[in-house]
Amino acid sequence: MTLRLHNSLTGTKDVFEPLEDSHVRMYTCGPTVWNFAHIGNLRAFLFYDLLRRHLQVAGYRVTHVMNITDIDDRILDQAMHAGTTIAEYTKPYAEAFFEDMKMLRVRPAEHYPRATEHIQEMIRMISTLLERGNAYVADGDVYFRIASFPHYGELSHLDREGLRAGARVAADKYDKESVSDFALWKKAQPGDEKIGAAWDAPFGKGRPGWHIECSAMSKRYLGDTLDIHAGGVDLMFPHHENEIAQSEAANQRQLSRFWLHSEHLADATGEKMSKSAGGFTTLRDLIAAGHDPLAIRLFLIANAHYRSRLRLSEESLHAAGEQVRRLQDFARRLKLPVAPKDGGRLAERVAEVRHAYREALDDDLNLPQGLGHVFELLREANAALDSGEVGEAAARELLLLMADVDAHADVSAAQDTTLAAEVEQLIAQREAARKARDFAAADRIRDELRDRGIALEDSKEGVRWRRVAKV
RNA sequence: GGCGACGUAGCCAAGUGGUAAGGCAGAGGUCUGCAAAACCUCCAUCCCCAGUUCGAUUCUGGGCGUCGCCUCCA
Repeated sequence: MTLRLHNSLTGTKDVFEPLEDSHVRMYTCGPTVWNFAHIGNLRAFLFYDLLRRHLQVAGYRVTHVMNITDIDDRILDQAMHAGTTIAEYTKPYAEAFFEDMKMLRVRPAEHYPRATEHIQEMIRMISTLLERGNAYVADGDVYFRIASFPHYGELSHLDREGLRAGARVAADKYDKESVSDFALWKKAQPGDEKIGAAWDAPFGKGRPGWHIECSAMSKRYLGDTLDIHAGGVDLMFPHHENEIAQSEAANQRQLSRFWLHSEHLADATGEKMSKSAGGFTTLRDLIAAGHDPLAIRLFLIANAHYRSRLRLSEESLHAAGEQVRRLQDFARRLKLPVAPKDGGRLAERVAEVRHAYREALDDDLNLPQGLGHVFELLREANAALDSGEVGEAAARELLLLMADVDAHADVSAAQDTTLAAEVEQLIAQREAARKARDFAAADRIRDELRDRGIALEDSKEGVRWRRVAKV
């Protein structure tokens, strides 16, 4: 089993091996907590989760660091308007982020460093860059001197000429040597201190630029060279390019061996969802609209490969919801008593599918393909269950397969097993009515439960129920 | 203008130089008191044109279309 990952640095799928045996150090760009995360943001975070989970499946210990950006221009503006401090302003959004992660069953990272708690590390790195001549002070701001870093642009494959042609005119506001030089430190403006957004530094009171936090915090928690750095495609330039320039100029070491980028989520019109363009959807919106968080989870990680654009639609969310239901129903069937012995060669087939599933995931995390194999087998296995041909050996293999799937998808584990006593009573009443062949009464009870969001299914093994969307 | 990606059934989507996984939706059927679930059957020649090849959806070139990045951005 060889894990291959698409590396933006080389533009190809490369065999992944960590620097340190069996231990992966991974840094992923987290949320800027100036607002609720929209589900395009969440797609990226779920991509990190898929990556992390698969690295663990592949046998690695993972140290995952995900930053919380709690200072940037938008936060400053908002806090200023709200008449509060940036710490107070960002608090509820940071909390909402963790709630979202929990609802979507994202496995927590080892560290969630916040930018405002690592100002000293940033100041140290900026000082190093100044000493080395990679940075300069201009009117209280500190800029990175791109001319001092010949490799600039190699990740995003943008050359200096292209940058110059595309650069917006910023010279009116800043006193930079070159228009593409970027800020490491921004001089404090009136009012910044009052909202808790100004820090003392050898080069003057101010606040960090956007990019330096990732360089400083990844070094602090993971060292000079990471195995993997991941983010959304829109971060490739300038953010990741700038991180590379800062870190490699300061540390004289490669920042990351693998760079992974996830594609955008598009809205219903097919265009990238973005906060500034207005009209974005949050997890809360989708849940309020009746979507199961697990359906949203599966949609985001499995409806399309992570490097393909994904379009948000009711239909796709519904399809994902049906897939979740099928996986859950199947997992539940497996818990029932099995047949005395196996018929056919199902156990072998399951072993084949387990292998194919693993290979798909090893091939740059191709979960959509892996699940394709699984659903194909699900049909065969359900048929075998229907005809009582699933014995212990096949059932054992099937449970292993479902565990394989849950290692990534994590949607099939039965949830919500407690029923209110009243509902249990209604089910019992209906059973009594059915025995007495009073089907009118039985159907009345079933309809009533359906209205309350509980669907009943009569099977050979007894009555099953599950939660469904209320009508 | 520069760089790049994509275009597969009603919708979503995987994929390969040798006649297209899977899911949703739809139609018919088995089972069921009825339903639901499950299962069975049906439903595509892969944007267009040219080229390479014994053979291309898969490679090359051109065209059309959609989208992304070019310092707010997951």
